[in-house]
Amino acid sequence: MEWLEYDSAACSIRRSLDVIGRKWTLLILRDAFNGVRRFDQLRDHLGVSDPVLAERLRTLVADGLLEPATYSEPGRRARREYRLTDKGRDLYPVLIALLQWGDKHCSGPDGPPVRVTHRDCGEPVEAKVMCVAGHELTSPSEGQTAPGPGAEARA
Amino acid sequence: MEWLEYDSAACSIRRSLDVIGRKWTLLILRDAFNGVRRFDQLRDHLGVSDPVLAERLRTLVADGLLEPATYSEPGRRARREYRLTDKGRDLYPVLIALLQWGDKHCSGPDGPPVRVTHRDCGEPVEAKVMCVAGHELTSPSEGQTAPGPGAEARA
DNA sequence: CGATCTGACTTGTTATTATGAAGTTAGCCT
DNA sequence: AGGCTAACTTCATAATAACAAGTCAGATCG
Repeated sequence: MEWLEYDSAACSIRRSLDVIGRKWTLLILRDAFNGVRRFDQLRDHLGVSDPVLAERLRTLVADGLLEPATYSEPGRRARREYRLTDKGRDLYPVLIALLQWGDKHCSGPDGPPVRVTHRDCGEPVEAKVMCVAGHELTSPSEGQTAPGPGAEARA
Repeated sequence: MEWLEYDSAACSIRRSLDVIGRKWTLLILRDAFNGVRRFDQLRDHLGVSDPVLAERLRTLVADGLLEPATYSEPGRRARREYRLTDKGRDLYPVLIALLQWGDKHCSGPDGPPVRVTHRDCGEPVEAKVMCVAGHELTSPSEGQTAPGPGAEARA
């Protein structure tokens, strides 16, 4: 049980959650993936309060997941919008994995509320755990955890 | 931009986050995947406070992600431990996806602190987004979102 | 047999976050 | 000039989390 000897705070899961683990953050990003980019749309669609949305957007920009841009419709005044950066787009597997888990374990009797399909072939999309040699891990027990180069011992 | 017409609360990502989106919850599960199952070990390793840990464990059990068991070492008194259920184990892709993102975007100069490898072949493990026909989605733009059978319109 | 230890929690009390309602500001439109 | 609107602030209140201490029951020790 060597895992206990390593510092829990120096773990990529922990570090990821420090960035995206707060309430509303992932939902803002989910909407950003779906083309919702403006303050008022996000607020109305998510049902988040103004101050929290403003603060979340600020930290998402500071952390480099979103970038602000100015958006001008002709004949209307310029508005601000928030676009996903590559760093933000890299969270796609996280969102798909959450979607898949919710579909399986939190769907109502009617089935999943949202379907994500492959644009090219129309088949449903899912998050799979695979090794780089191409084997799929069907159970967590097929994975093995070991300290990496950046591991730190616990205090 | 049809997405805005659908109820944000009736989305599997939202529902998943309602279960596992609170602070410490995923970290408790991460440790459970790594064999940490007892109250005091979790508290000491995670650095979470007693009341929060007790409350999180209670709701994780209530939600069916962990199940309590009694564990007796010979010659010692019985202790309680918490084991992952199948529902909990199904979160593996979420954790791997978070690990991968953190490895890429939050690692220090030494590289990732934890490595997960395939037990059989020793190769590193990653979360991939694929369609069931076996094509890998290299960009979120290859995925297409549409309302599913359980979709609900917004108020 | 009573005292102490230990693991697994509660029960306070305080600090941090989130919510809700009401401003504020700046650009455009009439 | 006056009003509208998007994108925020500010301020008061409610919910969560953290920290410190206390409880309780089953060992084990003397």
